[in-house]
Amino acid sequence: MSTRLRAGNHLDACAVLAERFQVWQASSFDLTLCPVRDVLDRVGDKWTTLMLIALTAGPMRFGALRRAVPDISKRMLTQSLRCLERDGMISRQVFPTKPPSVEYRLTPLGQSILEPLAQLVSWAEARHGDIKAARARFDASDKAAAA
Amino acid sequence: MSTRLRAGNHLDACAVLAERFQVWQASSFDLTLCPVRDVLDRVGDKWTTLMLIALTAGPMRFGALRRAVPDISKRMLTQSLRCLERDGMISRQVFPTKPPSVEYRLTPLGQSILEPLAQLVSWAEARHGDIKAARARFDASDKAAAA
DNA sequence: GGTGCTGGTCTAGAATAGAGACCACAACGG
DNA sequence: CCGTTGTGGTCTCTATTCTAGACCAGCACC
Repeated sequence: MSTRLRAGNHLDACAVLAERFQVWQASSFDLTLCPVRDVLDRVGDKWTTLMLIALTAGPMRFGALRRAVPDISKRMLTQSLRCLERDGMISRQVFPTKPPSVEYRLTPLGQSILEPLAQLVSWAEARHGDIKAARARFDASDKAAAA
Repeated sequence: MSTRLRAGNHLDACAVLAERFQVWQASSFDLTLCPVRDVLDRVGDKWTTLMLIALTAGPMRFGALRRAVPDISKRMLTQSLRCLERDGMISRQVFPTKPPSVEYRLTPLGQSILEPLAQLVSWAEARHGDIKAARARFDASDKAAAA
């Protein structure tokens, strides 16, 4: 299994990341060798993560996804889905009904990312207050400095 | 502590994400209520994650960060640093030397994200091969379909 | 025969990222 | 005395990317 780290073991996390960074740096951040920039770019892709999470509840059709994530444009929805499909995270199945319907579902690979993703979401929920507070502080002192 | 999940417990991850998604959906993805879109957007921001990881090794100055991440432009470096500072993930300290030097370091909040981030990096490293393979398959069948 | 539903594509306009010039200031070199 | 170097940025201009929305084919329903 990939994740050997226990919750709370911050030193391990730090060591792992520092070491990986050295390796990437040594290879000049070659994209084929740097999973962060190759993989995590998509994680923050604004839509892809949201769709993976939406699909945790089960397979969904194009229109259902569109309704589930209200403010996504069709174009970006298609693009995000294609991207996830290409990366093997979701599979696309067309049913020959009239009009044809298309169903998207998580693959095992797509399901396997849910776990680290859930950790990150938990972190985000736990620390969101801190972040908003930090922002408020920053904006306040920023405004004070500008005045 | 935020992360209650153990490695390998995929069902828990799934349940948590599905539940969170319901909540966000119910609130129409209000940004102040949806940590994923508020926090994880930055995680995938191409540069911010990389800088957090770079700073795991210790405090760094502007120029050092620039050298550590070779293909970032000054503009984006400044922007990313400001963003991280505003969110309370890093702190900025100016030394009154001539010319003044500026040192960036992780705050406790910034350090706390390293742990879930390391999990994601571990996942990425472990599955990067699978993803590349999936891409190759997709591109091959795509090309075949186009021909 | 109009209207709606399916899953998209295409095209313009807006927002954003990137490359690089520029800046002030002091030390250092010649 | 005057140009060069190094500091941490900002500014501008261009290139890419996102978004909104019109459009499409095909069939069912009325």
